[in-house]
Amino acid sequence: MPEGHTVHRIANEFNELFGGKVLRVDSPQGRFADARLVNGQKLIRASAVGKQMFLHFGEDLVLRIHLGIYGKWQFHRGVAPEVIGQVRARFAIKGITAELRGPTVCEVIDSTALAVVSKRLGPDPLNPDPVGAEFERFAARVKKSSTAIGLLLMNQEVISGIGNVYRAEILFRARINPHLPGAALKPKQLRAIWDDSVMLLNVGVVHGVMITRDEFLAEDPGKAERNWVYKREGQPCRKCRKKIVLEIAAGRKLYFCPGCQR
DNA sequence: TACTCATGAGCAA
DNA sequence: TGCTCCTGAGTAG
Repeated sequence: MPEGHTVHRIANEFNELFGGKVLRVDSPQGRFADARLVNGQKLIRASAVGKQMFLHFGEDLVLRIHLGIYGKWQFHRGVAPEVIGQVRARFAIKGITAELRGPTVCEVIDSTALAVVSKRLGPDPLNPDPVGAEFERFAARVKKSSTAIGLLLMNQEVISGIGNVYRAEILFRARINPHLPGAALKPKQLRAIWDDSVMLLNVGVVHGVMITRDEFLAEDPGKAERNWVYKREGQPCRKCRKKIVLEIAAGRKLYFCPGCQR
């Protein structure tokens, strides 16, 4: 389930399991030829910005991974399992194997390329920022845009780590119509979106699933109860009982409540 | 077995 | 806006 919370969880797991260790890296599928560049190297640390994960093996030896819509990680304890299906990359130390399937990006880059990628990424609600500069960057970017807020939240240059589920849920929680242009948002609404993103993504990191209903933030109630509007088209809104609407916006499914989000 | 769908994003037009 | 790529799960027949 690759929105930002998943990627941060995986980066944390990599730091715990593989940080400071020499990794065996290969590509059973054969489509990750750069595996040889990092095979036998020590992992200094893993980091995440939005939906991108970076494995730092050296100043100029960074593995960039983006799961895209289908990418998945699986961790195995004990003896490395037999390869089943399309495994793009495998990372292993004695007793632990991490398998990567279906990523959009899995490439080795140097510090220059890393700087280019990083510069393109908007503020990440999961990266701590005590002075509030990240919020200011997000707010400034939204305020100067006439694009609908529903599209801006999906733009990783505006805010990184938000995907289709969080987009729909955060706007519902803020009672903001997704068609409202960014420039029309009030400072209070921008603050609400940012603060809620910080809170919800952190909850996502803890649970590993996207829970957005306050009454369930401490415990996963199961798929059917987790969210307010996502994948609930035609069903009554949990607050106002109006039917949840599904529209296609920029090729993606956009869910909202026409009653609560006027 | 065949088809559809999905939490993403780059690119051309 | 539409097309493309990546992979596996779920469903229809």
